[in-house]
Amino acid sequence: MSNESIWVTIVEDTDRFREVFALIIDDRDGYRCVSQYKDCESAIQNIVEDNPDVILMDIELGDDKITGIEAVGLIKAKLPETEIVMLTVHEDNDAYIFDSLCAGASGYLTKDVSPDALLDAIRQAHKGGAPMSLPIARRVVTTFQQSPDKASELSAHETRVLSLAAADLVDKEIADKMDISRDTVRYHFKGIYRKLQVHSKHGAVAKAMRKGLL
Amino acid sequence: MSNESIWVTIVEDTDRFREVFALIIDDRDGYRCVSQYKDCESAIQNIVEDNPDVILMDIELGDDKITGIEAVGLIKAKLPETEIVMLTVHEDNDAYIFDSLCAGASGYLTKDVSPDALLDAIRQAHKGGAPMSLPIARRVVTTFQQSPDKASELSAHETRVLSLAAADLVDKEIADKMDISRDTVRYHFKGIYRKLQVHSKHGAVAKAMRKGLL
DNA sequence: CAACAAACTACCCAATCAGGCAGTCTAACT
DNA sequence: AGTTAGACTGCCTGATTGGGTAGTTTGTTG
Repeated sequence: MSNESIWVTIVEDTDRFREVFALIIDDRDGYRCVSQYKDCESAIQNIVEDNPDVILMDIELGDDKITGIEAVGLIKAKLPETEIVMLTVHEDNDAYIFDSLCAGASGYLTKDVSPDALLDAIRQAHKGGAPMSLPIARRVVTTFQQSPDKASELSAHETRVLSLAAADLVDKEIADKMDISRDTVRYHFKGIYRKLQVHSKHGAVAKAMRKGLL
Repeated sequence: MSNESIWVTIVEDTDRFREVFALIIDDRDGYRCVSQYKDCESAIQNIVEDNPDVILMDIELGDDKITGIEAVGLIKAKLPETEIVMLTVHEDNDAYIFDSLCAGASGYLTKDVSPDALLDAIRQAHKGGAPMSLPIARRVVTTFQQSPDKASELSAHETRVLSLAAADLVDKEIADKMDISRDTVRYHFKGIYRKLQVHSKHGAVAKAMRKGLL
């Protein structure tokens, strides 16, 4: 937490990337690379003493016992104030992005980032932002943008039936609540199953919730 | 879709903001404010002819019949290639942010943005990015970061059983996947029902997902 | 070692469920 | 008027489920 420079730690197993990033950071006033690690284990052991403001963490760490994603959670537990920015070579794996963010990372960059953009991202993360490469930011945002047929997917009755099911009611109770017959409830579920392509109430509830229908 | 300039349309009811933004945009090479609107209705009527690359849209439009959020969906339907960046004065309403993104907006800025940052955001949106003010970007990211007591509720086996159920599997299939007997699956469900206080798979899946356990 | 809790397996029973088939009723479109 | 589509109800069958009870194995603790 220096007043003058942003302290940065790099965790990256590829020598070339690590050295280049360190040079970029140390070369510029206001930034200081306080430590570098080639693997998560040694990083986790020493990171508290380094006390960096921002950590650049490779997401695909070679033959480590733990991945960069798991390391995020461990480090965040020790240094909750430290911002972690993930680095990746390929931007093609959605699961990586979201697992990292869920684990506590604040940003996500591809390694082809320019020096200026890298430093800008470090500054943004330190200031409370969420620096992301363009395609990654877009990917994150699009997860909020469901398929256009969202609302037209289920009818009003189907939605109500399903949301009552999600409230742990059985068919008879749903029927009473909606003032329709038990068989009509079953009829609606058949429609729900067809539209959501599932074969059970639990599958339907899960899929509907994931799609934002409930 | 100009090769030279990014065409921008502004939808904003406050005269001062609208004029300032237009000046900023027209003053700089590479940006052109092709139209301005004070309300959603007139914007929606004319926007197709304007055919802007990027729209800056106020989110709190005064006494309009529709809000800026609804307008996003309508405009996106007409101009799917156009990027929409929301403008807001207060950054404190999570629902606005997520509703806008869900409706199809690509970015989200507070109105106290600097001229350079505004132009940068327009360029980013046009290039496929997702420009967001620092606190807003952080808010979006934190929605991916669930509460810390997430895993403590259910055992590892229970969580796995439940997540397989959420994938629409029946007990026998879950048992095969986990290499345990069908009755053991049922045993785990009993534990899940007790802990979540439900009496059905669909109730359990819904409650677990709402709690962020899945 | 004894006691204990847990994870696991098994079986019973009544209720519910999923899927298929059939029929009614109403509103909309031709 | 005839056709069509959708919402609704009913029933049948076999399978699954929820709840209960009980025995085994395993590891842990005193």
